[in-house]
Amino acid sequence: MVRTRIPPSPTGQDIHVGNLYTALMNWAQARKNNGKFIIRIEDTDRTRFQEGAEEKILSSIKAFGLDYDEGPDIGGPFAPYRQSERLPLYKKYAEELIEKGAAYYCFCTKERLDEVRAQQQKEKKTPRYDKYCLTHGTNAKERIEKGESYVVRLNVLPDKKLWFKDLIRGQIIVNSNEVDDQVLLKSDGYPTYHLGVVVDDHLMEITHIIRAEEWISSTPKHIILYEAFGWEQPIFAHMPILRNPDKSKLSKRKNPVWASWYLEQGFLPEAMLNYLALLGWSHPEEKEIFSLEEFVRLFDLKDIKPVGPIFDLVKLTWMNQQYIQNLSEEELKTRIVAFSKRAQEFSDTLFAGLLPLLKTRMETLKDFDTLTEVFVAPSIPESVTEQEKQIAQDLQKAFEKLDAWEATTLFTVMKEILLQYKVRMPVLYVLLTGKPKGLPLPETITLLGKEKTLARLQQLITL
RNA sequence: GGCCCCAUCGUCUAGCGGCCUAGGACGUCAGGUUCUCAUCCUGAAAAUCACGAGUUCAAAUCUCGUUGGGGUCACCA
Repeated sequence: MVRTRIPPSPTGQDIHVGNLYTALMNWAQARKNNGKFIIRIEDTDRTRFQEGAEEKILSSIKAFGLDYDEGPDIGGPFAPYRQSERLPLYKKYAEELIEKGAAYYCFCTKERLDEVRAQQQKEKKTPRYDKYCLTHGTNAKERIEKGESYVVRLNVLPDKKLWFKDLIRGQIIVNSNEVDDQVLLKSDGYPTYHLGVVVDDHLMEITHIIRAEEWISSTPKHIILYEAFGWEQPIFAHMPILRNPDKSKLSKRKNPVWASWYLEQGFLPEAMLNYLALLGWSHPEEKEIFSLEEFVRLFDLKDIKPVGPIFDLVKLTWMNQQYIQNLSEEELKTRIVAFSKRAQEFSDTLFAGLLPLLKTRMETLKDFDTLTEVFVAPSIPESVTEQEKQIAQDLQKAFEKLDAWEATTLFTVMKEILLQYKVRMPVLYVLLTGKPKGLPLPETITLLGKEKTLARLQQLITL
């Protein structure tokens, strides 16, 4: 049974797109193999903890359609799925490690740690804990009973060859001399990421660890833990890191990074996932647009390229446009109504006329409001030229005479005027809609109605 | 800086020893359709496959080195 997971930490305002990306891959891996996709909240950093972040993260994941089988809000056979509710577990395993000699208590103060680090940096050495408490720690139990603050550190043995297999990058080997005696259990009793993931991934029977590349360098620590516990290693796959245009790690300073931002901007979740799927992976037939279902069927972790791709808003926008265009009119309407407050004021008949015009012109759902401004809050030019005034008058006259208020006849009328005055279409656009371009004019004023159109022209004439 | 990862058009990528004088997509430019704007269609420019050695009859594809980029070095995840 394939079991994958994502471990979001509630320290930001929402899930990061980079995490949405790895979430997609974890989800796909589970779905492809009829496995389970799990969400485990890693809320062990109490200083960066943010109220409400967990709810936001979960709702975003749901909004993108990545359904999960086990998680903090729905439970599951390995509950609880929130690390803060599993504290005794980590303590127990930390103690087991100490008994085995794979970890030790450390009472060093922040001051001493800083000092040691500064000294090492001065000597141009990589900062490492100097194992002071391992070599000087004789009466740890007593000191703890006296109430002294302590942490538990990983005891890394020197000159060991540490290695693991990565599905995307092959074998990765590191010498244990490169690994620091990481803190596993913090003085507040919470585990660090390293203890937390290893214990929970094992306990929750996770088979594939699909996470971002930035974790490669700490994987050797996890390998030491798996070995110390005598646990079987899961399969690792380190996804490429999404980047800013300057190739640095995707960050909020240089890019919108919160998943819900994209939804708020009117991107469709399926377009976003399709775009994300194409980063580091490509369709065997080089198709660009494909369903999630198709992705799940064709996707294979082994095909992921290790290169960190730049997140390109322009291509995402194109993809979104394609998705909008491929939506049925009914579906498009549903999406628009859910997205735009203004849309609720539109009648069914108006919508029916608008939808086909909108389809090829909307890049995001946000465009609905700007494209339909004429129907709600048309802007009147501050002034018009004499010629424009005359055009308005002619239009008024011609329109008034019309019995049938429909696009083709309106267009005939407008064409005559265009010819007569030797002007181009945008002139009429500004007059009739207040904007130099927009949805097709005859259709627009058909939908606007005779009354409103004539009223507007009258307004222009009297300017 | 140490360690680790990576390297094909501006961007996302195809390519897994001969089919490559390198294909597709986005973007850009030009043209067509057209009532503006779009859509749609056609075409063009765009990568000496980072560089240098080697292996081979043959290398974008394999090996090594160089350079460049990225990640990581916390009681954060």
